[in-house]
Amino acid sequence: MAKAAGVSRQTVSRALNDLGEISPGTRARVMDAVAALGYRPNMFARGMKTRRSDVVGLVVSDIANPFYPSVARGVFDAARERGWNVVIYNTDADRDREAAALVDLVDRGAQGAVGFFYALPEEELAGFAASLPLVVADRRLTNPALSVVSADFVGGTETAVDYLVSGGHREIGMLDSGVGLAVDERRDAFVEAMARHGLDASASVVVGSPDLAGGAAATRALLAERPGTTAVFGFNDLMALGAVRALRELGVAVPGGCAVIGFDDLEFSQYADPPLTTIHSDKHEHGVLLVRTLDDLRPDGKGGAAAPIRISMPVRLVRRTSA
Amino acid sequence: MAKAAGVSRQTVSRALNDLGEISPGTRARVMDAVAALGYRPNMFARGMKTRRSDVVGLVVSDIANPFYPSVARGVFDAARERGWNVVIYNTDADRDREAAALVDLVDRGAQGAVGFFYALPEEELAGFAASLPLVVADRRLTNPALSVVSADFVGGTETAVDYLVSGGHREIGMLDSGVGLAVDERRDAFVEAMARHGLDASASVVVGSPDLAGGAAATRALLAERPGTTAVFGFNDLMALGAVRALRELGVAVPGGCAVIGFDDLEFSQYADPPLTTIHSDKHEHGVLLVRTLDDLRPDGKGGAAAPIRISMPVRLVRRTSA
DNA sequence: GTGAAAGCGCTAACAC
DNA sequence: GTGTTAGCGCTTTCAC
Repeated sequence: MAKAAGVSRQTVSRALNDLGEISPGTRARVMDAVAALGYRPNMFARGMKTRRSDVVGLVVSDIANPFYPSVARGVFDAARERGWNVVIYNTDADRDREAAALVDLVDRGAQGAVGFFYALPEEELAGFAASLPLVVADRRLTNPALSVVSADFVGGTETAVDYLVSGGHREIGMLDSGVGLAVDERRDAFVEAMARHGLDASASVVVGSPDLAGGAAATRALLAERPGTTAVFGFNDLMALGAVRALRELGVAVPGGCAVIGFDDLEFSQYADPPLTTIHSDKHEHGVLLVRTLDDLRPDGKGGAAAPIRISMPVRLVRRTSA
Repeated sequence: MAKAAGVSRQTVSRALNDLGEISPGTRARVMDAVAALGYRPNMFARGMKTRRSDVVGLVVSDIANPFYPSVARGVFDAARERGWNVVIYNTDADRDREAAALVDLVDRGAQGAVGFFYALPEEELAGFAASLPLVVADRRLTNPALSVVSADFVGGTETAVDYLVSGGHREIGMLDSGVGLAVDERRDAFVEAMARHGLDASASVVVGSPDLAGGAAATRALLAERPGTTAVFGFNDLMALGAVRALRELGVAVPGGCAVIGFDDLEFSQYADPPLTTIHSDKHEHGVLLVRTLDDLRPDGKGGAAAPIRISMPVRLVRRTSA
């Protein structure tokens, strides 16, 4: 026991946990002893009483998709400021795994959970939000118990479509992500943006996995069905890059024969051939905001049932040469 | 208590932990009750006795560097097979943070730690290996208490140099990573490989941060010092890509004016302009092997002091058009 | 094959 | 401002 070293017993506890009722001198003495003996409080015993641990959960569908590491970096940086460790859950957008991640996090007494949930229905998420602070990323939610931090996909989609249309394109296709059930949000944004220009794009949306291969496959499907397509808008940069690849294999030049525009602006996209025109979002800031929003949830007691926080992060067009 | 549901008390414990001394019937009844009541064992209480938790730690220097997520994906997949969660530590190659990660992991009673340690000296790593199963990635280590799974950097470097030399290059520069203290390993491999061709490259190695910007900066420095350079070998694909960018800004064509070759073969590298010639390694498998090696460490009791495991993963040249 | 008792190392509540 | 007591929910002996 550190008791032997200093003088007291769980005065140590008082010192370590910064409870007011302790004299500066005693506290200093304890801290010295702690440092000298290399004492480490047992996190299990502590958790047993407090039912909390200094951990925050980050839920993503595929850590190998470079989009997520970028926001993860923001989550790490923000977590570090708070003295939290971060446990990451890779769900592959599977409903059970998304749920399992959340269950584990409440078991752990985590400080909160943030992440991308593509499969869990809104009501279930709301249920979890009652057990721990939860902030959902990139999803349109209506349940008042849920807080969200999303890139402005609707605005970004409008920007992309406007840009393409202003470039003379009318036969524009969209490569949508086929994972989870959140699909419609983005598809709707696209169809809507097209409708503003008097264009009916409801039949020009084709889905695929949100990665390079999925983008390529979706592009082939799109062109087979609508050979007149002169521009494609990707759900993300990965799909857009896959489109470029597929287009070339089909013998169509980019952007000459068909323009391509992405979403996210991965660091790499500017190095692509051709450099990808895309909708930029600040991924690091997204991660930071996700955990910062956790702070705002806490004071209320539980999951912010009172006033859900809904943050929309601005995005902007980055013109390069693919469109 | 689940006791009320079933019949007994910590017969529940026996059932849950699969201890032999229990009748199949009782066990089934308990499991049913557990499922019905949605009972979740308290991990803190359990950890208090066992001093273990089903967690594995992954230590990386920068999760936003796309190399790490690729191996992380392998770590996740392997961890999932074992029912482990993974907590990731982002160290920025800082010695204290590398140590803090390991300290936290032993506090947590983690099943093990794997990762990239660039700053912690070998002896300190060995110290930690006595407290938990530890597998170090991509580093040449001599301490018998330490196990390692590394991509074959020496072999890959030879391959790259041989390839460049066979292409007629003699003035070859290397862009080395400036993080951590493991620098010399790779630099040495390069100088050595060059020496085999009778080339003295000791003055052609320039360091930078192991990312796009670092590669660009290092390249500018290299060319300023050795204008005759006709080929550069990057520590990783990121630096190589940065080199391509810098070269172009300097008005030198790639590979016409200067060839570039990378290391790792990130998924993106084939989409780069020009597609990057590089040394390929199986990053997913690297992650899988890292945690699999943890299994091999466990039986021995502690950190495998008896027989250190040293795995070298094969790499191969992928010819594209940058070199 | 199953129950009973002890104790892991903390923090909270209360006495001093 | 500091010491004492109790108990968090498990797993581990040890009886039976």
